[in-house]
Amino acid sequence: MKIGELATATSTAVETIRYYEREGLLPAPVRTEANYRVYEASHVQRLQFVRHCRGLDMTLQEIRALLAFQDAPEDNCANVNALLDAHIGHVAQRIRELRQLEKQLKLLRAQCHGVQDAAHCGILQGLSAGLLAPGAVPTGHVHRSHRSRVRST
Amino acid sequence: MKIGELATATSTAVETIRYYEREGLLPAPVRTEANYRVYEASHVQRLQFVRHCRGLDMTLQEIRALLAFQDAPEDNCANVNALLDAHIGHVAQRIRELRQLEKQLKLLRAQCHGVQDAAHCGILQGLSAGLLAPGAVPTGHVHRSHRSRVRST
DNA sequence: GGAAACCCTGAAGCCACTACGGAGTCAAGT
DNA sequence: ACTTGACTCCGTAGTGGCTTCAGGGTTTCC
Repeated sequence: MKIGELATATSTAVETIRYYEREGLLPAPVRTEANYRVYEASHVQRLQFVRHCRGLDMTLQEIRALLAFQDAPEDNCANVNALLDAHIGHVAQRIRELRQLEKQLKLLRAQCHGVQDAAHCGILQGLSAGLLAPGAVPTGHVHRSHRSRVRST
Repeated sequence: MKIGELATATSTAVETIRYYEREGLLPAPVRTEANYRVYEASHVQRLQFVRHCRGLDMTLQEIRALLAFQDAPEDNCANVNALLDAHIGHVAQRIRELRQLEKQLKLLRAQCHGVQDAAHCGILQGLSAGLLAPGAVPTGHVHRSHRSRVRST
């Protein structure tokens, strides 16, 4: 199958597939005479694995590690457990941070009573004064609250 | 005050201050003969405002908008409310996503019963098979679960 | 045979910084 | 007066996980 078919089969953008190949997450496939990539069933499997991991918010680093474990089947899977546990910890940590954040934001939002001119807006004043519990700034390794637009693919 | 003093006064890295200036979040200060930046109290205020907003995980875009509202005090503050509400929405959305994610990860983690070889590891099998509820992939604009290291400043 | 749809590569852009290199400036100590 | 070390300047490049673009070649369908 060609790259476009793999893309639709796995709901992945074509450029992302090429990117994964460059990054060593997906083995380079054979090529046609015209230099087109030709993929096998194994590629579909591998890419789906990667996409599932990304869906679970793992970094490409973490995924690379998991793939290495997968490719060394004589290893025991304690490593896999450890990696997953660490990842779960990161996610839990980020949830705690965001909850705290949400609380702060709602507190701030409550500072605005009705519509008035911005000069007296309680929100802007709150932001100037620092209406923030110390330590509200995230310290873990989990990303922030904004994402760039997502491709419909 | 010089840039280093402003940096310690606001717990901000010097490079970040210069970056904010380039990005138009902080007005360019006057310079000494030796071309050193010299800041006033107003700069401290402004920078603190920006840092508080960043602490609430707003993008520089959003902060720019808030600053514009602040600089146009005759405007009513409905805009500010709207911006903040949208931001709260994003954070809440991301929390929902991460909770879902956490559930999936724990489900996956439970697939591994004791230590065996990786070839039969339930976790790797789960990732290959796609042990994922559809829609677990985040769709909002809130960032993922991993962050790069944070400067102690 | 010609247009549309696909494929290729390499480079640049996104965000919010962080790090680096190379040079100039300043204050304190000897 | 001179040296040391801390500070400052600027511009550029790197981070992650892609996305977009420019500028081509190929295949497929009518």
